[in-house]
Amino acid sequence: MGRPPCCDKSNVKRGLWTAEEDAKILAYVSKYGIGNWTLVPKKAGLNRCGKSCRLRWTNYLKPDLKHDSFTPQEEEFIINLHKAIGSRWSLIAKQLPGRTDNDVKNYWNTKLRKKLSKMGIDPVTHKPFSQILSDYGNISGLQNTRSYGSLNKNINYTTTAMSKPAEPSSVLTGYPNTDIMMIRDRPIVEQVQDSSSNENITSWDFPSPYQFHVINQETIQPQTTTFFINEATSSSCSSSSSNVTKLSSPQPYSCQQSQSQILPSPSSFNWNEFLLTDPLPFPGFQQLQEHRHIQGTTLAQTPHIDFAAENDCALNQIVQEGSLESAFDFGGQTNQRSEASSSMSSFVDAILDKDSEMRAEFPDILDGSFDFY
DNA sequence: AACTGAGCCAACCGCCGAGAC
DNA sequence: AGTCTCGGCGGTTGGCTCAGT
Repeated sequence: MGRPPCCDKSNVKRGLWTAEEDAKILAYVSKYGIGNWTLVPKKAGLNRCGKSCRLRWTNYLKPDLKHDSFTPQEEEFIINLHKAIGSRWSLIAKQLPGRTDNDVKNYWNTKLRKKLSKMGIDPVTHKPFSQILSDYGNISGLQNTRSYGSLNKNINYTTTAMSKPAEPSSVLTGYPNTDIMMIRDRPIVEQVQDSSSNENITSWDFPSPYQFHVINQETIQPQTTTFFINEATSSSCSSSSSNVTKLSSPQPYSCQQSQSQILPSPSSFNWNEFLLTDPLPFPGFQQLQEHRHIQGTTLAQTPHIDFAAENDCALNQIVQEGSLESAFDFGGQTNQRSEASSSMSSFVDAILDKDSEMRAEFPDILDGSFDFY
């Protein structure tokens, strides 16, 4: 029946590690390598839980870890990736060589969150507080208050808006240790005519620490890294086009463009301006919605949640494949994200729509059920 | 010098999915 | 099939340091 417990939790040392204990871990790893952590305490002569040993190793003792403070580039990168994917610390840390998820998380909680707040940016949604309040104002000002039930009766809306993760977007700038910088605050969609196949290719700005396709460097926009969705096939990122160059190196932070071409000068880059830009919904969002309608799937969830789930899938693929190529494949449907920001542009709107929908569907059940005030 | 509160960060907690038994 | 641990993750806490009073 199950495995035996890894250790006697009540009889293991806890708290800060001593230099002697660290040395034992290091000696163990150098002798046996990384492996079954439950055996580590016994083999290394430590009175610690195996899980605690693993944490000590991954967060502190691993030889490739950086212990110096974060650079401005790393800081910028964390903010942008957090804006894009939320508090996925391990994913963010994987893009920062030498940093652990704990490092990134601590740095965010102690420095960056406050920094954004001081700048008037909600560190969770990455939206200006003014916009959040404006959203709240719009909610309060709606004529058909009844249809929104209790949701607009109290400050919970604001709380919700401010505590939800940012809608992921392809906003990424400031790559550390890098020769690439993508400075765009939102995806750009442009139609590119493929001269060889007459296929329309839609390209987006896209985060670059992954493998992706770029336009021929002759045609690439300065400060822009471009990702392709090939409309003519079900697979994204077709490389058949003569206009498309596939980057073969999966190395993070690498691009064949020189820093001088891409990096803004430190003095020209305006953080406030960048952060205050409202990110558009994730590229392909509208396609997702359309795709679901095609499949007969109604919006059973709010667009935000829908989107988050979809992005989870995308992120899983990033993790599994180290590539964005397939992570955002929407079945080859045409990318027409230009109107995606209209009706579903905010999380609050989405909640309202969903609430309204539910109330229409279940008027008797919902009426008053959630009126806490 | 003593106290206090904020900042920082290492370590722990608790949850979850995968897999062992 | 059900129970349990492992490993990984994000959230939280406890204790140390330091600046301000």
